[in-house]
Amino acid sequence: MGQTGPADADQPGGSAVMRDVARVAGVSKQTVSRVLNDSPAVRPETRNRVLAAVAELGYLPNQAARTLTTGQTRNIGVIAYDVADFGPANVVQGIAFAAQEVGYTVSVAPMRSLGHMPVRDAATRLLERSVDGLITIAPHRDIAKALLDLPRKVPVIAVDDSLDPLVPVIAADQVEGSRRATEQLLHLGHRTVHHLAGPSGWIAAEQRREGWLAALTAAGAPVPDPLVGDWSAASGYELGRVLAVDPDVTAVHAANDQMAVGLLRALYEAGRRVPEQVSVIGFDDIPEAAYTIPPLSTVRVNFGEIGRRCISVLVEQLRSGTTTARQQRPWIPTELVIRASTGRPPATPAGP
Amino acid sequence: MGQTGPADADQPGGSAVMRDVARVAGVSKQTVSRVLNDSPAVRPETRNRVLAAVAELGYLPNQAARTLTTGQTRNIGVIAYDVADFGPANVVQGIAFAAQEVGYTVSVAPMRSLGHMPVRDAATRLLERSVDGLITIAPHRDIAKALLDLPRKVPVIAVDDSLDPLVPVIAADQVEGSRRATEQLLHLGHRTVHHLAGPSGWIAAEQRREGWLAALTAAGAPVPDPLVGDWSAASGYELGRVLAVDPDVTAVHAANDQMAVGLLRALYEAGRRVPEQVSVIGFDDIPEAAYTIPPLSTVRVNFGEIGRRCISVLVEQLRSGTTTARQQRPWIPTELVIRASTGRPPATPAGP
DNA sequence: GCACTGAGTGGTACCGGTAACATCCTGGTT
DNA sequence: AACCAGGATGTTACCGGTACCACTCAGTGC
Repeated sequence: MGQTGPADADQPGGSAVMRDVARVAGVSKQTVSRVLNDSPAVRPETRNRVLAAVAELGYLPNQAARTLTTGQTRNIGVIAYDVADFGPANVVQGIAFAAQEVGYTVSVAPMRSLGHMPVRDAATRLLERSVDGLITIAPHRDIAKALLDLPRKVPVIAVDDSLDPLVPVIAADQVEGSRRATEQLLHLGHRTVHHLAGPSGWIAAEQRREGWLAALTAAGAPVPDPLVGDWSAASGYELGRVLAVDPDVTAVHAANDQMAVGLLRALYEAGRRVPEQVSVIGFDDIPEAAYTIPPLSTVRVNFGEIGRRCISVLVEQLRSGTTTARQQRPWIPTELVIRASTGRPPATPAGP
Repeated sequence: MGQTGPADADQPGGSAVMRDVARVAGVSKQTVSRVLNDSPAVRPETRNRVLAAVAELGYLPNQAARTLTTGQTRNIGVIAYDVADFGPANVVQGIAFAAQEVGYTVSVAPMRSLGHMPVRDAATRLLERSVDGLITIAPHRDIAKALLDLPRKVPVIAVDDSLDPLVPVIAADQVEGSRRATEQLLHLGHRTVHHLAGPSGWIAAEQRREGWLAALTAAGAPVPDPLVGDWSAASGYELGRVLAVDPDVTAVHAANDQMAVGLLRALYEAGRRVPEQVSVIGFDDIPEAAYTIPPLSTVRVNFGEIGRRCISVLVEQLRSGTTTARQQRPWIPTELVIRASTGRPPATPAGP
């Protein structure tokens, strides 16, 4: 009190409470409360007096007090593994925008590692804060597993995957995305398509690999062993050096754009031209993908939409009170973006 | 009540309150409170009884109630413009990690646009939530300006810049970073260095430009007009096409890596080899920078450290109660990362 | 043996809102 | 004129913690 500096010499910005507003407006606390909650049962003139007092005092309602009585925090918790990464970051941004539109705030609890404990810790921290709902960005099986037995007292939505049938999932249709990417390469005439896969345990890695495999199988194409990276450009580069020396490789589908970036450089250094000798297609459509050498064909994921969808499903659950799990198809469609890194195979193996 | 599903049939995860714990442990509410707050004035045996009851009931303290009496939320608000972008995303992640280590949670309020209103709105939303402190990621003058007159009743920390002398700033030493990047190119023998600048009004753009200018001036090198982009690879590409046709251009410092990526492709398409004919150096060190063609020299910014520093300064302010603004040097050092995109100039203009 | 200390515990008021109910006041009916 | 409906407002009791003070009961010094 009076410690904060010169700013609270006059009231505004200080700690006016509802009682103060009531006094200034000449009404009761309860009437102030009604005005702030848009109750219709207030005379317009009274309402104006109250609003004037609110403005004069710079009054801001105390959310903690409101939460204590209503049991509603209007706050949503987000548990995420790598919030700085392109995908998760955009999902979180989508969540935050959508949340703020419906009057919710967002608390973010990042995890340092993939274990059981970090997930539980993050969830517990958020639940103590009394969030109304929880969104888990669980790109890895271990996370999804850990979410099964968290002290759940609020609705939960999972991005990418959940192992609990009661928890709705929102995710991009990654199987379909990789299937179409692979198909595209086969249509161009490639005998088969190699795969630069994501690390094991990651939902995205599994689904993209599954889509790739499905396309090959459907076309009756040979299925080469996928090379497993760790999502990084560095791993894409290292594995790319292996692929580059194999003359059978004419088309590669990388499980994400970063690995594709590393792959492009490995091919370049090995003197294998893209797309004339080798076609490459990535996944995600990171901003740089349009400006690699050559511009990278890829599968665009609408991460923002995933975030928005999470909020809309979650607030629907909060409003209805029911857990209407897994009704509608949760898959957000992806979009095949063809740039310059894909083309017809060199006219060596098969000819008319 | 009893609506949430089968999960609260047994108590755990349900809504046990402190009174329940007290009853089970055979003590008073107050003693439970003491145990949970690590008060030394509790007999070990009593403490264990209480902790057992807590575990048995799956009790989680209600943060709203605690906040109401203590006035402390242990929650920190972050106002940010483009949370999905590489820099801000990593700052936010650094903030979140550091915050959780000292027992704080983080609420994120993103802004859709740069105006005055969005900033005030975001701040107001957070202040209603009763945050103990506010961190603003204000990369643009307009944002810094808008922060001047927000209803401030908590300590504020600004990343990049603030116009209020009472608000401490945490930022990377971008002037120095660009100065050294430019110096490096001059040392290699380039007559001068061109600049691909960021858009006007952005603090980072101004500081990086300033560092570039300082290096040229100090070396007595001619100062070409900088080309102004918008941070995107697309703008780097467009402006790069202009630079590519100018035979005088032998070295370019781009204000960020994304523009540098676009520039690299423009140079490649124009047949100007990097670094044999043109040297390029970026800024930020995005993960892809090490795998462009050729690998991009750049200035590494430790965004995570910026976030951590924000928290340490903020919690220090919260603990001391004083606003010890701008004591220590707030600049986080950057690191020059030399890869393959920089080299000696072609031996055309000047000879020994 | 008595006052005294201090550790351990309990009782009560209160934080700032909202829910539920009580009360007041107006205008229209009969 | 008395009555009543219902709109506008006030009163009171909580929500679930913590601060503050009161109390009990050993062990200590005289």
